[in-house]
Amino acid sequence: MQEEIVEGLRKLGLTEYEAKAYATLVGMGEATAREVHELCGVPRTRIYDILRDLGSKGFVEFVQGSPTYYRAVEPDRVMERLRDELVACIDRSTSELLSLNLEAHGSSPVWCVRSEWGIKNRIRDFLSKVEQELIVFCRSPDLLTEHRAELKKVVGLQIKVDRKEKFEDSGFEVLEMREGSERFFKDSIIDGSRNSIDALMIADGRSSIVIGTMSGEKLAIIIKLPVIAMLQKAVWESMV
Amino acid sequence: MQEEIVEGLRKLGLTEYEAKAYATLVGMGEATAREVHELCGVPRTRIYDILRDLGSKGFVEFVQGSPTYYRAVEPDRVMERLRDELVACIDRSTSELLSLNLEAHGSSPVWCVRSEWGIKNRIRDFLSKVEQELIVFCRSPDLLTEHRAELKKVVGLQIKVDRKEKFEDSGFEVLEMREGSERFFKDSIIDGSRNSIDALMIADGRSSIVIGTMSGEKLAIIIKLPVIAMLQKAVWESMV
DNA sequence: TTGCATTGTAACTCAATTCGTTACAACAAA
DNA sequence: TTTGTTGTAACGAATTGAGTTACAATGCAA
Repeated sequence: MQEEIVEGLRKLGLTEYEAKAYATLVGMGEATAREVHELCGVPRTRIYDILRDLGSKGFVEFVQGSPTYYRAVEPDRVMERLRDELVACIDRSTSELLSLNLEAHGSSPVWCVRSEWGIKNRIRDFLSKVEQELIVFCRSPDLLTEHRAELKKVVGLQIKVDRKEKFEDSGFEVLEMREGSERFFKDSIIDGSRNSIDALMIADGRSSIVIGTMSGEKLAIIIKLPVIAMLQKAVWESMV
Repeated sequence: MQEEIVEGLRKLGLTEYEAKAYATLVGMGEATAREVHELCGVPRTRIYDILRDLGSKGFVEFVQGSPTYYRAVEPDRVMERLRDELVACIDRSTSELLSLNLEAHGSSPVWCVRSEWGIKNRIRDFLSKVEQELIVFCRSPDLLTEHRAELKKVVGLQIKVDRKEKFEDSGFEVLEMREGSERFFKDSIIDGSRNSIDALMIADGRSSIVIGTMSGEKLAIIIKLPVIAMLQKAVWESMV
């Protein structure tokens, strides 16, 4: 029994038993409840209701008899329907949400983002709004390669790094920080939790974004106060 | 609080509280935890972990403070990501399942289908395989309108119905059954459960499909035995 | 027919998740 | 000091799915 298939089907709304039974049945073509049970490990006394549920959900067909025979509906068809249903649901939700979404976005000048995806999303957004000048500090080339396309579009791009060697293959021109500047960025303990900064970007001297780990959680902080951006820029310039 | 939005978001993997909080936050733009709680009805003492979860899932951003402020990530972006993830999952599952699917399909000549969608799927399949002749009996025009496109493609199409009036607007030419023939199809009680037949189709005198309700459940039976199809055809012809 | 294994149903326990509530610590304002 | 707000932690109830037990019904072989 392939663990991945079961995992995939569970994400799409089946239970573990349903996923196992369906995947097994796809592989067997035609089978009795007992045969499915023996191959997929679902308890025999439960396989009957599971197969019945799968029937009601349109995943399997059957011939009544003694024993009753079952077979899977063609997986491409089933999956196609599933996709149509989910996409329809997403489209509906999107338009419903957008119709609620009256308020303009971004009155507060400081925002934090916690999720991995959310951070990427914000960085994309941030980079797309750079007009003239972008200053980047980072300690690993990951950020650069991850957002290569957006970064290449920026005209006034300056990148400073802690050690140049790490960035040789990145395809970007980088400057190395002055000796001693790393104290601004090295890991620090605040209130007993370890914080480390992975990257800092300043756009047009107006807004900035700090990406790092605080108390073990990845976090990005977006600051749109020119004052702060200017301060950060001053620190920055002292570093070369 | 719109019930539909919450329902939609739940289908997409959020819990009730998460869905309510997110939808509310989309409508509010920027708000404190308390404000979200007051508008969406999630208990105040729970709103904090809910918003934190939403943060980790990439649905909301926040500014720490007293009070902490929250706002929803743009719904179109969030939904787009969700769609990409689900579609990727479906595509992966489809190819994994198809790689298991060695067995040819359809050695047993009789199959039952329980789900609404499964029935439609089988009818489509059934109609697509008609070569010369298709005989249809039905008692409501729904089936005809539902599969209008496929039916129009069939050359040797004959439709018989119980009462012609019902089918005037269907766009199909129909014949009316002889008086007394309805006894073959009228609701009957077998083993204490009420069975009724909505439709019967016979393709090329080879295979047939019966659609009806048995013990309160919609059910289709596909039979690929020429004998049975012939018998059904004989009954059929006696009806005009 | 009797005995026995298989088929199928129904109910239960257990564990995880989510809902909804309670208690309380930290803090700020009056 | 009192009061109210913010935020955390934990608990009990309800629901769901996983895994088990008991048993009736069916078919089969001696």
